[in-house]
Amino acid sequence: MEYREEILTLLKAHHLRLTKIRRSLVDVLFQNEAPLSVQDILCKLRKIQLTVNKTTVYRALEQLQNIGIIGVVRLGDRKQYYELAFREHHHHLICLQCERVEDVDMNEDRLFAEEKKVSDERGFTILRHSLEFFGLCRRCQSI
Amino acid sequence: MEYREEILTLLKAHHLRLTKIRRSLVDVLFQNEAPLSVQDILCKLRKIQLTVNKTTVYRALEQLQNIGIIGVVRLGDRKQYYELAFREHHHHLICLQCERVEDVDMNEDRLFAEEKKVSDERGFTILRHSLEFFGLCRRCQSI
DNA sequence: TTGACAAATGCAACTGAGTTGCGTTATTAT
DNA sequence: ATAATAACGCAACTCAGTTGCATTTGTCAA
Repeated sequence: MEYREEILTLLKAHHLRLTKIRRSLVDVLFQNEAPLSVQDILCKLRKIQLTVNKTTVYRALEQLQNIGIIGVVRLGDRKQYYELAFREHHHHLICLQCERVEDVDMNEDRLFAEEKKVSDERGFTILRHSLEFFGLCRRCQSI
Repeated sequence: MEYREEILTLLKAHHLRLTKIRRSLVDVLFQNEAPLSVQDILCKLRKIQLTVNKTTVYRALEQLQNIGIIGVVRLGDRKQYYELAFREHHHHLICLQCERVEDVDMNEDRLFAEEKKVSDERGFTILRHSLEFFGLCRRCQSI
């Protein structure tokens, strides 16, 4: 798998070690297109016979974040969710019933125009934005 | 103040009592255009000689939410923020340096178009969205 | 006006996500 | 192989928010 090589290179460049846990952590994020919480990650690791301490996961996630391998998302509840950063910038559809999360791409021209306007008019420099949609997924609507 | 009458009517209609705490709570939210956390609210109440228990505030906020007087916002940290709901739908600029929050209005046509598209193409019905901008406010940029 | 009933409040103890300090284990470079 | 250092696990902590229960307060009907 090619992405593994890339990650290995990035880790080495930052004097970080590629341990079994980190490797598996990235695999788990890679295999799930939806963003995962730390609890999700711990469960998925346990399923492949890797019982890991949550502190370890939090620290690993922070490091991977720092070097740009993963990104954090907030989906409206109290938790943080993590996903691989090499994916294109996108937004999320969150089902209020079953909590399932889907990715969604959209044209952001209007958003960028707004960011420029705010920057020009108020002197507030926008570095990033978060846009999440909440509603009912197909499955939950038909119940 | 006219809005107080409206709130009184709404509370009565829902068999809720207009207590000193609730009245002051609404006043506090009314006097602050930026959304407030529970800690913010407790501080502001203490400043007007009202030492209230946090549980009381949480419960009052939930009730006022249920009857549509206030709304909840998430601004990227772990807390929930509350603001009066009669304000028009708007978004927030959050300064990553000083954490100050400004309101911002924008044309949402593009967003609504996107919501319709998602609904048509994927059968996901969007009920609401949250859009927050993160960056540096004027003051923090010049530091 | 008063008294009964329901709503509101306060308190203490709890939950759940995330963090910190520190001693132990594993990886890497020499 | 081994010393240096990064990674890990554990226990104890923080902080936002919640719950159960006893006490107080507001409301409405008699």
